[in-house]
Amino acid sequence: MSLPDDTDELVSPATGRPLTKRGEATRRRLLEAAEGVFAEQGYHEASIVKITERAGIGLGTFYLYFDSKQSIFEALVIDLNRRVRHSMSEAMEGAGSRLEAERAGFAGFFRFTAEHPALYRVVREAEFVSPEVLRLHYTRIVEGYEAGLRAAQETGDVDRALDPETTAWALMGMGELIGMRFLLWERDASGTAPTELDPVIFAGMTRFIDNALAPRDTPKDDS
Amino acid sequence: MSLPDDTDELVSPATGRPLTKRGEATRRRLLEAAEGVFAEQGYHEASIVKITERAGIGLGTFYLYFDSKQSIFEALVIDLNRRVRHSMSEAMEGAGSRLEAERAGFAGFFRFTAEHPALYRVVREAEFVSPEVLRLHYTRIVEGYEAGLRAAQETGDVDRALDPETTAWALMGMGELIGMRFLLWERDASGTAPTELDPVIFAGMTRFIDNALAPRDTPKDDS
Amino acid sequence: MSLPDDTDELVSPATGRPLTKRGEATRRRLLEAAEGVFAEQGYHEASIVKITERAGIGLGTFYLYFDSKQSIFEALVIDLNRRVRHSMSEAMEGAGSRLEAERAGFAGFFRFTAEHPALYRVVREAEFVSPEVLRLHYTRIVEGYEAGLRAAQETGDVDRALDPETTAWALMGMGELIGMRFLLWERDASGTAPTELDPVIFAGMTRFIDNALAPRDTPKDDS
Amino acid sequence: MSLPDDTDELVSPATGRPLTKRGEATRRRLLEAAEGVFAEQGYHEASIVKITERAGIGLGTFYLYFDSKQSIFEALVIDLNRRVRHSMSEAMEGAGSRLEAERAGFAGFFRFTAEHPALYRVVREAEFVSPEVLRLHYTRIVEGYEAGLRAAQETGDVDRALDPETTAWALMGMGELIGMRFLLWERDASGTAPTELDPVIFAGMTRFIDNALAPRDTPKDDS
DNA sequence: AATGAATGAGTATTCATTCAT
DNA sequence: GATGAATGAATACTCATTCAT
Repeated sequence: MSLPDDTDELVSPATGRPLTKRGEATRRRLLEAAEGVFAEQGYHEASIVKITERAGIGLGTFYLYFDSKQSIFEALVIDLNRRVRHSMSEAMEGAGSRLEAERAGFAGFFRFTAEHPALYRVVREAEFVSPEVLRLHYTRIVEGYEAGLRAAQETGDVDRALDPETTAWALMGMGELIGMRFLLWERDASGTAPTELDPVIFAGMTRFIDNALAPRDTPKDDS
Repeated sequence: MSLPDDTDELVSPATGRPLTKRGEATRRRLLEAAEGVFAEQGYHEASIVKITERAGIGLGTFYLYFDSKQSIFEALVIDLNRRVRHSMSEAMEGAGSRLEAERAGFAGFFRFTAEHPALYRVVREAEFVSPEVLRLHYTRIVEGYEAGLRAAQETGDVDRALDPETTAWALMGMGELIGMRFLLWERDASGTAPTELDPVIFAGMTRFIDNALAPRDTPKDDS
Repeated sequence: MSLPDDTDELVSPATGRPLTKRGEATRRRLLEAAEGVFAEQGYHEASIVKITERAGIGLGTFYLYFDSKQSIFEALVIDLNRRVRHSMSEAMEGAGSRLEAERAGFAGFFRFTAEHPALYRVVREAEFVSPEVLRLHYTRIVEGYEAGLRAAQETGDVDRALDPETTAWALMGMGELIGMRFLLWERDASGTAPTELDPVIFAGMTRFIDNALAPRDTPKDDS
Repeated sequence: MSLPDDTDELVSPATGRPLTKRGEATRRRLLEAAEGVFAEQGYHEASIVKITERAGIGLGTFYLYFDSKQSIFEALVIDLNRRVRHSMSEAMEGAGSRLEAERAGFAGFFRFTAEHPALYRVVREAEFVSPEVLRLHYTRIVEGYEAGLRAAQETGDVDRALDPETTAWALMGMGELIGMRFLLWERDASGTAPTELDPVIFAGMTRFIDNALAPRDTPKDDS
């Protein structure tokens, strides 16, 4: 599998040469246009012309920067993934405790979701467009959760009876659906774009997570 | 919005007349074929010809039973939704306690997921095909969770500080991603189809849920 | 290699079913339209729309009868090849002597060439479109010549010192360039379409062939 | 018609100024690259980028030397034509008799063909690219044959009953197909490049030509 | 002179849907 | 009721050519 990697030096797929400053700018404009078009119309309704028109460049130019429609889709998922993880770790910096960090991380996630609805829409369509990149996306985020959970279990901040991997996926799923329901659907319903999760919902979610993770005095047996 | 409803009497979109016994059988064969084709190829790669071929009927006949490709897609989501909820309530019957019922419900959900991968794949693509039906699907399941949670809070089996709606969506998301990760991805990776969630994973998830829902002696304040 | 064969039963490439009477008619209209378009514009300038428009059918219908542009091209070459060979053997029937038959065959060839300029143009472009079918075309005609030459050598009507294979290819090349020069170029120059080779030219060519094939009293040594 | 002529002084189509020494070298490298690319891929598959890459120069530079893709194609045909004629007359020098000269000329033709497969491939595609240059190519070679034939008829070395023009085209066609069949196809089949015609084939061809051209004691009547 | 990034016209092919049989 | 031949709108991608540097 040779997925576009976010650490590779950027090169033109046509010539294989590294991108100039101006080239990088054009590439970024294409990605931004693609984020918008994919988010609004979905992968299949989106067309290269729509993307290039929104980016304000010629149709043919697209192919100087991306191999194909699928290729820009994958690049976009990887880009959004990098940015959401960045947003999350930024939010977690300076948190006092493990739990605070966890909450802050979620807040960062939701903030990014609110500002980049494409993250959801694009990812949920990715199953049939590029399964590899879909898995990469989820796995990278989940690995972050998992590492945090293991560390917190060591320090006793998190229930040692929890399976870190399962728990990480559970948290990921929770975040995804809560974001979808209370950010994106609200956006659609109200016509305005909420920039943050409703505090009541956020509090409810926090209570849920705190409960789930907190160490129990008498570990339950779940046989 | 005029979504196909699962309680309406079935009629031919062409003639408007109610379906005969034989007609209902043909319609069901179409739905089953569609479940397979959509699950394997996704909505956009699927074609009416592929569906009718798998159903063993003529191409033109399709339009005696469904208005359009989107229409059978919506009917399929609604059908799967009805069946997964049935599977869940069936599993919950005879459970001794609230918590047992909860676990049983999840087990039913996962069993259905394992047997009907279309449920995931179809639903996750539905965002751009038919947002209405997508929301209907999630909402119906979540409403079931929510009702259960409210009742359990009354009896004190579930932490009264949890917000039932938020919690219900959290559980839904959890189930979705755990099913995706540990049933569908395993299926793809191993080539064989697991019929049940790995017990370790299931236990981990149960612990997580039990933790999250159980009443706390000293209700936490999460302000 | 799986070239379309002129003896296969005709089937729809889409469904694999044999063609109905009406289907065969449509297929023939497509081939005739393709003959015209390819001859006038060449393979690359020709487009499927131009062909279907000339045939008076819908664009999509094309693909019920042919897999691709290349596929109708190959079918056309094979069809023309079959017909030119038919035209030649028909012309040779009833010839009194070997030499008369030979002359008559060439006359048939030129008559067909004059009426079907596509034969030249299409074949000469075939090198890069479908080398296989190009070779098939030449080989089939040449094999006919070669068989005739061998037989005539047995009866002593043709110089036994000639190599039948080489001679057959020489005759093929001769016919091709003479036809090109004195039928097709004249057609282009005069704007009218000659239906037969100028008698002077035909006579010159006959003399050339007669000389070349006639048995020599004292076989030359060409070392 | 303003075909590039092989006697014109070479000028840059961009500036109209005559080419410098260095310019002429670049132009020749382009022509050589074009010969290779056209021969391997055909006119339509060939692209300016491929040609300039093989020539090792920048894409834009191409247009300093040629007006268009068609223009370099025409220049190439004219160049190859000049060189094949040169190869033929060189081979004929020092031949003892008319017939020896004829044979030597053909040998020169085949040697060039074997070394420059582009000659065939390019010419046979030229019909729709540039009919003018195609005709020029054939006519120039044929005129050489024709002049030789007329002279040989005067001296009695060649049958006076033959029409020189027809005969010349017949010889041209012969040479073309024999070269195609026994040089180029062999090359493709064996993967190795024969540099000369198989002696058996060459002998067979010589016998054929000798027969065809030799004066007859009793001139045949071809009515 | 030399370059190569940018352009957009042009086209093969797919597939949901219709309708005559 | 059932069928499947016919339709044409819609779109990703290529490449000759231009022109600013």
